[in-house]
Order: sequence, then structure tokens, then C-alpha cells
Amino acid sequence: MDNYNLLQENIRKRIEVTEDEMSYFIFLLQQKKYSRKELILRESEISHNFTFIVSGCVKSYLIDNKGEEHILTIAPSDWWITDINSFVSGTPGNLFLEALEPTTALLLSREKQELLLAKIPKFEKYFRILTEKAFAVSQQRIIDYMSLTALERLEKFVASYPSVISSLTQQQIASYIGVTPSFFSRMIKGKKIF
Amino acid sequence: MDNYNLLQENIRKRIEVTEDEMSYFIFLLQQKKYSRKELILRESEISHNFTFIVSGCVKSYLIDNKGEEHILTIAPSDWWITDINSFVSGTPGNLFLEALEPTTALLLSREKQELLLAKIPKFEKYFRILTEKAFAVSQQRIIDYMSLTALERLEKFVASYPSVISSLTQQQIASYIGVTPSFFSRMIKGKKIF
DNA sequence: CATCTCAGTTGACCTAGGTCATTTTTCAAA
DNA sequence: TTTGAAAAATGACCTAGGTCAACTGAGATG
Repeated sequence: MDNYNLLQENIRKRIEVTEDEMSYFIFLLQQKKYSRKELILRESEISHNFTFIVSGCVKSYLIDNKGEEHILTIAPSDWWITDINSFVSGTPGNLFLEALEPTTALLLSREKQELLLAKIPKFEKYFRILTEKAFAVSQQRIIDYMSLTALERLEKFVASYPSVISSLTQQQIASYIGVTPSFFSRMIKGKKIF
Repeated sequence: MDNYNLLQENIRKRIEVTEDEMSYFIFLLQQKKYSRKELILRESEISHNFTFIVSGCVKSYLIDNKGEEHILTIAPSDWWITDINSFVSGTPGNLFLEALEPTTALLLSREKQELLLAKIPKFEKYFRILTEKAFAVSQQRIIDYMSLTALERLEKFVASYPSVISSLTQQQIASYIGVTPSFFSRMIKGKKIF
């Protein structure tokens, strides 16, 4: 199984496409490998690509004006990730993207995406569905932030992404759920969470 | 100018459509009027519709397990609103939708949307763009929640939605930015925010 | 005009989570 | 196998924001 299989399945789960259509999509992609801790995107750069994770894991995060890092999303394999704000507007974003482990990814640039969608409008549906799902997840995250305690958010995170947990440090999980590492440590003391 | 003009402009800002295509979209819509405080959607109902606000204002909110209300989004005229989670999955959601003032809306049901997209795939693009934008806004909201103080979030909210402020109570603004009404009151004391 | 309800304010006190510096543990690289 | 750096734990203290109840005030309703 090559590096495109995972993406092909991901697409076929959502829309029906012919071999030719699929080939054209794949033809537009650029494959890249990143080593652990390698930066894929820096703050104030324009996010030119939609990035599909074939293997490995990537986080997006921002550095606030106190210098604190906050993890926004964590993308394991079979997920797309980008700085959506920057990607959509074509303006510099405020997110970093960084590989958490050795990662293989497929990049679809905005221009290539436009080519793709112009030539095979069917893929509009694929991206609409992806974006709807991402939007729904993002909304739920806001809800959780407003209505759950840190411990509840942690439990939910662990339940939602059990496979990702092991490749994350406590600091990273703390950052994702929105607490400091030291509070996180105290919070889980005595409890068996993982 | 009738009730469909606003939507037509909204669409034409994003994609090019013929009169016929536009007419078909409009043909699928159901127009509804809501009075102040009228519930459009209740928790644990399925959100069958995408709702376009022609005039008035609608909020989406949830009630957490302590009985507290949290406002998730506020949609003034020219915006779409729904419980995206429920709408996309077709399962019962956990949001309420409520008119904040007398409101005229255009409803597009999931089935009608599917008809529309099947017949005129061009509209896929319209909904993809809408959803991308909504997703970007949602992501930014999470970022703000993680990295700003309550006062900073308030200032940002006021700057972003100046026209909406006047039709909201302090309690509602407090709920949107995620603080209690009493803290909100203290927080703005002495400051001229509005 | 009276009253009722609900938004907003305020006082007194509380707590979830933050800060910062120090220590201990883990784990990758030489 | 050692070593060095980063992750995690922890003590002492701090603060943003919450809680709850009492009070004020203004617009709606009779």
C-alpha cells in the first residue's frame, strides 16, 4: 500500500470518483517528509497548502502575546490540517504547524486546489464535507471550553483521541485543553486518566 | 427590494449564477417569521434547516449541566445559522436557536439542499466558502478563548460586531464572551466600552 | 398610577487555575 | 554508560473570575 491509498479511501468514504478523477487529484499533490519537531509553517507566513497527514502527527499552535504556546489542533494520520484563516484569505496567518514525530504528508496548494475544483467540481463536495466536519468539531470545542472544567475537557480529549495521546507530552495535552503544565500535573495526580 | 435580494447578493458575492439557477435556489426556500424570544430550535431536536437571516437577529446557545446558558453564535441579518453538528449528522443536537428580535428568515432544509446541490453543483462552492469562513471564525474564537482575558475578548467582540451590540443585553454579551453577568458588570465599571 | 419583572450593580467571600522557582525524573544522544 | 536537556512534580503564593444574596432601577403590563 503506497502513500496515496489512505487519502484515496478518505475521499471514497465521502464521494464517488472515477480512477481518472482520482489520478488527477493525486497528480496535483506534492509529497513531503518532515522530521520530529520540524516546522511546516511559521507564524505570519501565508498558509499556501492543505496538508494531508499520511503517517505521523502534526500540531497547529499559536504563541500569544505573553509568549505562551497554545495548541489549536492535533492532526494524526488520515487528517487534513492547515491554518484555515490564512489559507482561505491568502493573508499571513498566526499559526505554526509542527511535526510531532517523523511525518509523511501530501500537500495541496491553493492554486492546485482551484485547478482541481475547476476541472472536477465533484471535489467541491469533498471539501465542503471536510470543512463542515471540521467546523462542527471546532464549535463543539468552544462549547466544551465554555461549559466544562479542565478535568472534564481532559477526559473528553482522552476519550476522543486515545491513539494520539501516547505521542503527546503532558505539556502538549495541557496546552490543548487550555491549562498550564503545572496545573495539569496537579490535576491528574492520583487519578488514572491514561 | 424583497426578502430574497439580500440572499441573492450574498450568493453573487461568492459565485456566479444565472437567473434560472438563482430562481431554483429561491424556489426551494421556505420563508418564516419569528417574534422576539421565539424558539426556532430546541435542544435535542434535529436541526433540519440552514437558516438565512433576512432581518432581525438570532442566537444559538446551549444549556450546560449546571443549567447555565452559553451563547455560541449570534447571527444578524445576512448570515446563515444552524446547529451545524446536528445538521451535518442528522442526529439530535444540543443547541437552542432563538430570535433576539422580530426576525424574518429563509430556511433551506437538508433535503432541499441536497436537491439543490445535485441539480446545480455550482452551489457546492457557495456552501464550501460559507463553511470555510465559519470554520475560520470558529477557530479564531478558540484562539481568543485560550489567549485573551475576558476584557480583551469583550473589546474584540465590540469591535467585530458593533451593529449587533445594541440589540443585546449585557447578560447576553457576558454569555458570549464567557463570563458571568456579575463579573461582566464589574469588569466594565468605569470603562467606556460601548 | 401601581406593580411586577427582569437587567444591572454591588458587597463579601470563594475557588479553579496561574505563577515562579526548585527539585526530581525520564530519555535520547554520545 | 554517562550525561545533559527537557518533561514532570511540587511547594508557596497569587489572581481572574465565580457565587450568592441583597439592592437598585427601568421598562412593560394591569
